[in-house]
Amino acid sequence: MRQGPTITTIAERAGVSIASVSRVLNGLPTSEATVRAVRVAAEELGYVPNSVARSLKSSRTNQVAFAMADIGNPTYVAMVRAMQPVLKDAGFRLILHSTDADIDDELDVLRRLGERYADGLIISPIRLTERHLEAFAEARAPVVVIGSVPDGTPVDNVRADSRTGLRLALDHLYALGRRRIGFVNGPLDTVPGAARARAYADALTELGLPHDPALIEIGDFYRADGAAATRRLLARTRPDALMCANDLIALGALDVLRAEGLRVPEDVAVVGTDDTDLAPVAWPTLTSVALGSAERGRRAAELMLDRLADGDAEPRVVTVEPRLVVRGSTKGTS
Amino acid sequence: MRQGPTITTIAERAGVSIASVSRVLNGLPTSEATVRAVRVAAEELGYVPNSVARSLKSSRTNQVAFAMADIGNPTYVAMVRAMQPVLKDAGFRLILHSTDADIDDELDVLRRLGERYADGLIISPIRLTERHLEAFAEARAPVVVIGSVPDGTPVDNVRADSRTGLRLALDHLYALGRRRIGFVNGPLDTVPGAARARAYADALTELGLPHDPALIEIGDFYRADGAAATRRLLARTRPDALMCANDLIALGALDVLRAEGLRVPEDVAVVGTDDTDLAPVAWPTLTSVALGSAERGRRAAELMLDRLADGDAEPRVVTVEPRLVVRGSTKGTS
DNA sequence: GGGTTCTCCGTAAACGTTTACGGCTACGCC
DNA sequence: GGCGTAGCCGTAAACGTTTACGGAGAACCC
Repeated sequence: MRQGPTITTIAERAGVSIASVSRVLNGLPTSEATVRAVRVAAEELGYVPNSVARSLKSSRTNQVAFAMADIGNPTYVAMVRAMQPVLKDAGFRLILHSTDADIDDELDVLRRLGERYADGLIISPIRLTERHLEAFAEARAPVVVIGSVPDGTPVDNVRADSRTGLRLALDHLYALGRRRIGFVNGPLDTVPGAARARAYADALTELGLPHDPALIEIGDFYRADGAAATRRLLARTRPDALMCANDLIALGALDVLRAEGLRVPEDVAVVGTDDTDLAPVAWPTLTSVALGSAERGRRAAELMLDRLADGDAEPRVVTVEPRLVVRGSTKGTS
Repeated sequence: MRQGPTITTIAERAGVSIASVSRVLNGLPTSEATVRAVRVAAEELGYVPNSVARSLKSSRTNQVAFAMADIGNPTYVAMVRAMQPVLKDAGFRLILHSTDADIDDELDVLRRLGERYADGLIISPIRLTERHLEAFAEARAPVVVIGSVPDGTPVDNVRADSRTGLRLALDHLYALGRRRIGFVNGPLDTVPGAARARAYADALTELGLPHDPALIEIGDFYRADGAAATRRLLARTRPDALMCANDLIALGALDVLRAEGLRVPEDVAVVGTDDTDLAPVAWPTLTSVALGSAERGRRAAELMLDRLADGDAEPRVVTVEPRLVVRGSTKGTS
């Protein structure tokens, strides 16, 4: 772990100035002899440039940060996985922030951007407050938000289309003859919870189905919460299908339906959301609305790269198309 | 995105020198008046210290890197998830490298450590070559390896105990009356593949069971490969249990067994390895050997922090205890 | 031979911090 | 009053790069 050589060390050994060393290493025009001398010296010393010093001079860190609630959540895993190669190919490192959906923690990440440890931040806030919007406006580096922000917010934005997604799911259930389609949602003060509540209501309207509050239940976005919410819902009414706001909720619903002796999909069809890796593993395999997590991650990374290349471009909004992946929980017995 | 204020800006506004500003901001003894003036100026300007400049001076980045094959793999997700809070609490950021199990890529990450963009590297190589060992020895910053390295390698090391883990699984199967216990492994030139092959053989010996090569099959560590390997195995012999080298392989095995009309666990019991989030979701729920991914991640982060605090301590080896999580694929019908 | 132009290179400043060093002031003491 | 000491603070150097600037020398042309 010895102190590594610097361009000064190389300069001495090669008998040239540090400016020449820098020029050679950066491929600027230099005489053959100098190039050779520097190359040899650098090789012999095992020189590796110090990225911190370079960053200080260039005010570029070649790092991009991604902040999300919980890296254990398959949706975020899919995003990270998709971002990684895009950033890596462009020579950027990826910094991960898990915020536990803590608003102060998220705001802290935004504020810390001022420390310039990263060139930009991709953030996927689960709740979106006034303070977030202020922080976006004041951010000291480009921000890309995954999840809808109000028009006019000065950030690039990647959106899922919950509306179309839920519409696809409900159309599918309707086509299968289901008419009492329940909805197990996450908290309404979250970005996805709010979006999906609206989307569900709109879809019912468009299908000409009645709005029955008894068919709606809310829990958190985890399996146990989904199970509890489903239990509450079943205690008061009897749906012939359950739309769930994410796959974990859907797994909880499957648990409860099975425990109650209800067959899936014969008695109750179940649809999840996000189409995570869990969906094809569940039993029955889970029909799920793919909101394009990977795609959203990829696009967010691309928006960030574009922004870093041209800081003055207009903020862009990208919407990712949803897709319905039909599996055993609504159709057949796979 | 205006240029942020620096200590020079503050110094001018407060009418003091930059040294005084620095002293105040770092809590070094200073007169009341100066402290107040600087605090006020910093507050008014919305000053945020530049971490790059600080790093250059202190040669500390407060960043730790983690390199693994694929962030999509649940084992690594568990590790990252466990590392994150440990590092965060100590004031370190986490940098993620996905190497796609590409050896050159891994070595590149090790070499790049010389750029000093991170204070240390946690790496979980899936294969371990001579060149890795050389690179560990030459690394310009502390390295913690997850996965066994030969004794004497100058790095801190966190190990899983495949041997005990497989022993637990085979004891369990043996106690259930299974005697023809097949093994679907991953590639033998990988660290886990090799370790588990040895562990399986040892466990058979200790149980006094015959070594039947027909019961062993090798594929890659993914669901489809596990399915293919299981198909090959079933084509030539008939086991009453299948030990699988990870959960994805086990899922593939379940797929094939179901397709062949074999009941799990009545006809063939199945055990996975790693106890990922997929295990409790599968059908039947999957008995799995938990090798403590989260625990390994946490311990690796702790070793790194210790090492950064005291660079001269002896390299340490930590072994994480395995645990068998019994579920429906070996017992009962949950 | 003197001017012009070009190529190559070295000097030095700059990026934003931290910190060693020494100067200044005020105070206490003999 | 002179001296020593303590407290506070400013100057400047340093971290390892990149890069503007200008000087030295060669080559070329008239």
